[in-house]
Amino acid sequence: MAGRENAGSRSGDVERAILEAARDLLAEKGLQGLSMRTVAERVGVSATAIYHYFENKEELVERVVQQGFLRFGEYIEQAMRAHSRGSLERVRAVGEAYLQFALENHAYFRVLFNLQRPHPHAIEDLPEGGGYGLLRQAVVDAMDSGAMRTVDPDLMVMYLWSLTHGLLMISLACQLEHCPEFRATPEARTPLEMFHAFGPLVREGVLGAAAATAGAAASDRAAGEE
Amino acid sequence: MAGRENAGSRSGDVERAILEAARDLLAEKGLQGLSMRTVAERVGVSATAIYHYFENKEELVERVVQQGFLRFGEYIEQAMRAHSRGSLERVRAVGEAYLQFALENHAYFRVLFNLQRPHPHAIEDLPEGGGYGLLRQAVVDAMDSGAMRTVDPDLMVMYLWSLTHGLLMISLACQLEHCPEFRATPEARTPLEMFHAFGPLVREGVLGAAAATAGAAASDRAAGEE
DNA sequence: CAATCGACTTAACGGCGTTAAGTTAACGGC
DNA sequence: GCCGTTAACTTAACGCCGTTAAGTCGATTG
Repeated sequence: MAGRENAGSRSGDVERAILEAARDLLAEKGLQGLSMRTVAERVGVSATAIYHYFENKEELVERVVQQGFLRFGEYIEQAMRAHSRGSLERVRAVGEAYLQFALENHAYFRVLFNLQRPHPHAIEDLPEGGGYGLLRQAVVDAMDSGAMRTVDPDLMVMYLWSLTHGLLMISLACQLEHCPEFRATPEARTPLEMFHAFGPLVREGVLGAAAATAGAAASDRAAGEE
Repeated sequence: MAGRENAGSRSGDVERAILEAARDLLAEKGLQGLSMRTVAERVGVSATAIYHYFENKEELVERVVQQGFLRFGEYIEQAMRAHSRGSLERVRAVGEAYLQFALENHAYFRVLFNLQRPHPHAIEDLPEGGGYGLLRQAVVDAMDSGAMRTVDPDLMVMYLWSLTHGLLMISLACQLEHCPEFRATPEARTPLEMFHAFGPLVREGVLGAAAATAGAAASDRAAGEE
């Protein structure tokens, strides 16, 4: 069998050890720091041994990310359960959980939404379609209950996803620190605080609840000026 | 002087040729396809010659991206000029121009918002702060004119930026094609169509213009249920 | 007991960014 | 007119990378 120095090695043990080492390296050093040789060194095998378990580096990383997202659906479902079905709060909780999970497990998101690779891992292969299905259900429920205006649910989901994902991407691109944007607004400095501060704008719009019709008319007038 | 085969080479010519070759390669093959050796081959010099003009690959790429963003501010300002100051349409036009420019020049955005590199190029070093200043001014004007509710301008800018940037990132991650999300909603298939479809949600909120106060009350009730 | 096969190993290839050292042509001062 | 300096390169090489080829070796099986 395999293990020489590692006495208690059973079948599948090496594969799991490779995945764990790759996971740790990804979290510690990022995708650049995850090389076949460094992974192999941690496990205690040669670099080429990895190719007995994974076709190439891409598949290894894909498996690591896939495993990292196993808790994702569960995480979001748990956040949803804290609020009643059909409530706006449940919809908001999905976005908050998305952001929170992504910030805590940002190494996986950095790989998944890496803009460099030619062939992206299928984002849709994730459990629950990357949370899309869960968010969509919460949105449909909220529309049915009257807590949310009735529009195309997929449009609403894309709107909410874009907003949350955009905030996430900006946060990750700015390395979660030293980003002057996040100091610009006195309250709401962290991504999560900012997400909460978006609340009134999302619910009532940029026109504002009271001035909704008046504001729309004013903007129409202003548009026709020039 | 430098050029042997290239007869008409003047001072600064090689540097410009390197930047152009790097720019073309970035657009054609992406960051992975841009190697010092391939750039050098296109220019007709050795790879190490590049190090006489740029400290390393990072600086070369940074310069390429910087040059690519020279037209960015101009592009956005032009889109703004088509709408009157203080109008919501002008604010919307900034977002639309951001999205449009990013999709047409996505190679630069893929580098700038690459989540892998350890030390990000300063996004703020871009002209106009990456459009942040322009958007902010349009937002302040819209608030002053009453076309937009008055809140912390930076909060409003982050909200609008996050929404647009998120849509952009999802579009780029899905490679602008074969992304099932973009087929989910029948009308609005392209990123720009989707951006326009967001309009009512952004202006009037997810509660809806008419049901604003009623919807808010309903959501509060629903939140307290569980 | 021999053949097979899984689970590895070492050696090597080509490509990468980068450094070191050498070459060559132009230029400025004496 | 020569000479040291310097800019603008060159070739060679280093160490890292992902990956492939070929070999080893113990356990399993006919």
